[in-house]
Amino acid sequence: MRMSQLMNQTLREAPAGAEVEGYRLLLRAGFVRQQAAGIFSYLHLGYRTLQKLEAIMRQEIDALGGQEMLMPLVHPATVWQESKRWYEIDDEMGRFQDKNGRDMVLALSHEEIVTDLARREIQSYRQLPRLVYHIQLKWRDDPRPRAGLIRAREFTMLDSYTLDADDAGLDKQYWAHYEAYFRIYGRCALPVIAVESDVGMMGGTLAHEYMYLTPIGEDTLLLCTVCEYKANRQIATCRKTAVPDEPILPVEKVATPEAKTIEALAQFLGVPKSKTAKAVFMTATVKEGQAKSEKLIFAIVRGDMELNETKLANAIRAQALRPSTEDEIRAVGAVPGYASPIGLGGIMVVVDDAAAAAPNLVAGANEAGYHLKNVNHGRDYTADIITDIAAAAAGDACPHCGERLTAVRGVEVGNIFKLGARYTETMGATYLDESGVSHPIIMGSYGLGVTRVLACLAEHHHDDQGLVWPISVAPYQVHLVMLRGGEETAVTLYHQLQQVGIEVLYDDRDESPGVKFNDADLIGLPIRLTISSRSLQNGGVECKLRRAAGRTIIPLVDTIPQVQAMIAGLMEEVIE
RNA sequence: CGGGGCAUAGCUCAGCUUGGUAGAGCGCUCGCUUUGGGAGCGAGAGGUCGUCAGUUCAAAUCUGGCUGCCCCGACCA
Repeated sequence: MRMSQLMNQTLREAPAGAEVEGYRLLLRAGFVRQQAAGIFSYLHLGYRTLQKLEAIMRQEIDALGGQEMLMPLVHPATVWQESKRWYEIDDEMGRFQDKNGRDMVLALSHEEIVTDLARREIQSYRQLPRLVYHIQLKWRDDPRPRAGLIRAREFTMLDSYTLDADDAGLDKQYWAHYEAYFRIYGRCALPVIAVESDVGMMGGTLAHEYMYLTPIGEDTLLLCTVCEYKANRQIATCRKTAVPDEPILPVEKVATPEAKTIEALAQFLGVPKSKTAKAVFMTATVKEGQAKSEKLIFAIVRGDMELNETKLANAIRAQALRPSTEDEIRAVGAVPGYASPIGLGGIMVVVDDAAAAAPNLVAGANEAGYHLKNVNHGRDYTADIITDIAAAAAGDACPHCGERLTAVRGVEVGNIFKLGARYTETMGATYLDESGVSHPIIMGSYGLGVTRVLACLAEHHHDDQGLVWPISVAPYQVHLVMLRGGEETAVTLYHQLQQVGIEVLYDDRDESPGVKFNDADLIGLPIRLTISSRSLQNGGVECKLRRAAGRTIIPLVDTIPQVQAMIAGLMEEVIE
């Protein structure tokens, strides 16, 4: 490609509002342009890189036995109604009506379509297992697009879906994907870790997320400093510190004026925070079928812990959770700041296992200015649900080995889910086994954010001058810079390089050397070749790696083989 | 959806406080010069100042509504 023909300018300054460095560089180098919040055009260079990423993904999923297909971007609402997600997902779903007034959905994902295809195509265990995948746009009307490409509303994903007869089959395909995704990121030169994650709107039983670690990431991850434990904070667990066992004491009411917070309460009474019960009121949106209602939840964790809202939402299968207002709290007879589970009726009480096990806690008295000492679960109140709803945090003990957990930030670039029969059961995708018995097909889904990988690559591979592409994903392998005196030699070399299949961006523009070198650095192709009267006097073509400072002169006749060798060497590094 | 900010030329911004002929740098066009790290000189093109309304003799400037974009939070691949 001749640079004089490209339909984009490099920008000396990034557009206002682009704050993330990688995104700024993608804009300045002419890889992407924003159309609207969270909606982008990928210009030639950016699209070339996307295609490189997709080619790697195809190879790796094909190697698992995957069959590529293409499912639609626009779906009839009926399948989403069948799976219930039409009702479960709110504003994030793009809905419109066609000219006949039929409800339509812009694909947020393709589980429904795969399930629909499966129930029509698969009748027998003989037709299982299957692995289908596609690379397709998705629309998720994110409440807040952010950080350029990282949180877009329209984005490209690789989705693969597995169909199995049983859990053992799913398990096999799940872990095959687990490894294949690591290979994909590796070949794209994006370092990632896999963490255990929440299943979110996908549903299912087991899920991992692939995370690119960066301070601009939106997810907080807890990693063990010693063992392999890694989890999204949303579901991370920890070994909760035990409180000393002691004889159960009688309940005692104490005056605690102005002690509305755990901090103040513990200080006032001179007890550790772990001897108190923290009451948190959340209002949950619960949906059953098409009906949707709000429900006040009384959550209790030990005073030295924080509530994890994801865990609570999962425990009660809530659609959404928000902190309750003081009015809502008073409406059920509780007193904000002095709330107690004792004597409250008609409200769901969810207690963290550590709080339920701890003896003689200080809890509210449902009376302003008073608390109750020696409150014990089982004797004084009963939980509707006892489970882990406490948040793990940096410094807590690893649930596996007991060592310290640390917190880091990450961008989610992929996720894999064991869906099980979540969709196939509700939508009636079944097969007959050897004995003629009908079973739901067991499904897995595996998503990898292609455009998000592009964004993370730009974030990871750059320096002060611009992007620094790994060869496996660079839009072109070679940046050929023609300067005064090198015109004829350069155009000849340009054609020779193309003939042997080397991808070359040829800067044939009538620009000053400074402009050309700066653009080359900004665009960041791995190998730069410069031809000028000076380089020719020095013996040939000047060669420089984008990532290194040194320059060498290659005799013209050796250029092709040497560049080929260089590309091969760089490719090998990536695969390492 | 809460809180905050911004909207003037392709890009980055000034002008607004105190209303009166719309500006700069970069980019773009033409000419000459220059040619190894974002060149110089000269001549040009380019903006209904986001939008609608209000105040006023007069609005980029003051007021209100709307829209769009960005940031923080809630939320999320």
